[in-house]
Amino acid sequence: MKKASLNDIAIHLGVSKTLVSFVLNGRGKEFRISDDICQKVMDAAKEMNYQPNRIAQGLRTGKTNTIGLIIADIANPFFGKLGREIEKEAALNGYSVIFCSSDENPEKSKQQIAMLQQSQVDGYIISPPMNSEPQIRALSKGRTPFVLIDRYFADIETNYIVVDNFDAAYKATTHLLKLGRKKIANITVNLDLVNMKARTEGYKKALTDNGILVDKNLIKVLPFSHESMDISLAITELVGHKEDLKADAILFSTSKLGLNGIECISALGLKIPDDIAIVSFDNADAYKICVSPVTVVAQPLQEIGKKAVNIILDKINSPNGTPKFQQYTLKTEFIIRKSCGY
Amino acid sequence: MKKASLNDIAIHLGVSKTLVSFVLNGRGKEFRISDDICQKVMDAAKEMNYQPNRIAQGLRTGKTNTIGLIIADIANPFFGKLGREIEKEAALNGYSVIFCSSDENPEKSKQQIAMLQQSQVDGYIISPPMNSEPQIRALSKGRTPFVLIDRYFADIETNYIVVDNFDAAYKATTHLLKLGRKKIANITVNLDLVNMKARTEGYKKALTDNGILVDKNLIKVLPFSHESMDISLAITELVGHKEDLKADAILFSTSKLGLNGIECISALGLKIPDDIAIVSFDNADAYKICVSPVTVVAQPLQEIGKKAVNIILDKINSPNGTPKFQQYTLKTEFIIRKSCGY
DNA sequence: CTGAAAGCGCTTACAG
DNA sequence: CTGAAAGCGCTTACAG
Repeated sequence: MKKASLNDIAIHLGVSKTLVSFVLNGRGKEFRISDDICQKVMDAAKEMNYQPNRIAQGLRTGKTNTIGLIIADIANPFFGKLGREIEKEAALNGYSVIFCSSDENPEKSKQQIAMLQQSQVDGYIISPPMNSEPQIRALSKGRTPFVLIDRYFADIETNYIVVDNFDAAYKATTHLLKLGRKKIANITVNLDLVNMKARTEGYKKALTDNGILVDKNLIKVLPFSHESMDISLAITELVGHKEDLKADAILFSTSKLGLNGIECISALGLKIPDDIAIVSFDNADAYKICVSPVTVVAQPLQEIGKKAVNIILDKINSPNGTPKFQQYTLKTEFIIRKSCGY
Repeated sequence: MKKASLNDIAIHLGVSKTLVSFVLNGRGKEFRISDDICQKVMDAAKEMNYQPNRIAQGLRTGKTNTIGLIIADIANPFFGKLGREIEKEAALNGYSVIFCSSDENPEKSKQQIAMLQQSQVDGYIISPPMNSEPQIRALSKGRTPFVLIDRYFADIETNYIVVDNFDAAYKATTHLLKLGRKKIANITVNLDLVNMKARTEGYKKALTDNGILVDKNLIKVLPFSHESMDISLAITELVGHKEDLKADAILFSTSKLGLNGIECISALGLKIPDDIAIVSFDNADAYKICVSPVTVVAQPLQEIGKKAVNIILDKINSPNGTPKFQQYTLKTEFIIRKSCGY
């Protein structure tokens, strides 16, 4: 069964494709095409199972109704959930989305941006990896709108949506302090990312505000493509000797770190929260059913997804609208579970 | 900065766009275009940051280098990981993928298929919801290749990749029996899906093969859009009274069920595996750090993803190749952890 | 009210 | 070796 085109319908009905196009785009009334003909066209379209060729429409109109999404890894539940929200909001507006996982690798994201560009996407939603400034700067020279999520670059003016990482880390650390923890560690990944940096800064500020000196040995910065091994090592250094724990609490800056970390902690025979208290960024499902359910900083994923899509739509519909850039710093939610001893 | 087209380069260089097209498609040698001109064209393309318009190419060639993927929910880690493998394999072959989450809703998948059709995807990878037979049947009337994953319809001849669910459930149940469990329950979702049905069948067969009567009260079938409430209820019915446990083990047919189930079990104050043993399908990350790490049936996600993409590519490249349909039933891996008492 | 025609950016027979 | 031309399937000024 071959696909039917506009022209096939036109020929079948003995009218012009102009007319068919008008009717099928719901502009029949506008051009005062008789109800009779309108009906005939619509019937024929249905009968021939006409599916408009979006690619031809795209070439002609310059709009593809497609959004490109670049995140670190769709298999990471944080990005999976976020991706889902973006897909949902896009679909509500008739847009589809092309998913790309960059693995935090700027080479990959660069290639993915090029590919999306070639695909003529109408907009991009990007969680930019480290060292991808040049790509983002190049993008902002173009006409296609984009919004950065999860992180942004302070020295490039763009649309962005992030959360208040500093504040969240500050509160999480303060929570631990209030519960009497003194030797609070922070395990994080490469600090060149503004969001990660803010988390550690918030952690430090909470300590100093409470008269505690920041101990560099308690801050473990892992490479981005960390393996369980790296985390094992970090944890062992922090809590290796039960008799002489260097740390009595850990703030994990990502859930990937936290989940691996908890596995190590359990393996070492340490009890959460008795021996060591835990707080983590991101509300992974696993945290709910952990040995002791984990207190977390939850991000408003639905809001981020919705806003991201709507910023793109705004810009598509009024490219020169005000404000020139939309920038949001959203609040996080602090969910207290058992892992800190309340 | 406006995008440069083939024609822009041609004009800039004072040659025809035919020539530019040949060179840029690496067919310069083939048409014996002088190295000198080739170089000039390539330099100009780079200088003008030429990006081929894939949409125009698509319209002309009938190939979009895009695959459409329909799964239940990209936020579900099982599908997230699978989606990632598919994305990876597709990218290796120069294809991008449009992700669609159907929520197991045939209305949605129908609409998504139509949308992908209109987008002129070169192939589909689909995890078809219940009651989507008509859509799949319609698809097989068309010329675009597709492969079903995770499930298939016995009465429609298609490409598919599934796992041996019967065998996996049989082994999991046998494992529990060997460890002395007698009252093994199965919590699953709507049985109209062939994969879910096979899991319960394997479970039943293992029981009867070991001389145990199947007790219908021990099989809980939840609606597809189940909530924690439903699971709570099911669990309570099975293990509600500690003095008189109806079940001493549970086989969960999906990890979503299992994760929620474990939460309930913990809430009821029951110990795993002492009071109740647990086995689950799908190797969710959370299962590794559970109160007691969960014994699981793991699916070969990478293999599924790779095969799915390659079946599509095969069919694109030789539409009439043999075999007419590629059908795989892959083996699962049984990973023994603490939740059954070994 | 309706149709002929141009054109979006490519690729590819065809001609020379 | 290189170019003029057709055409993929649409939309949309323009003309009548």
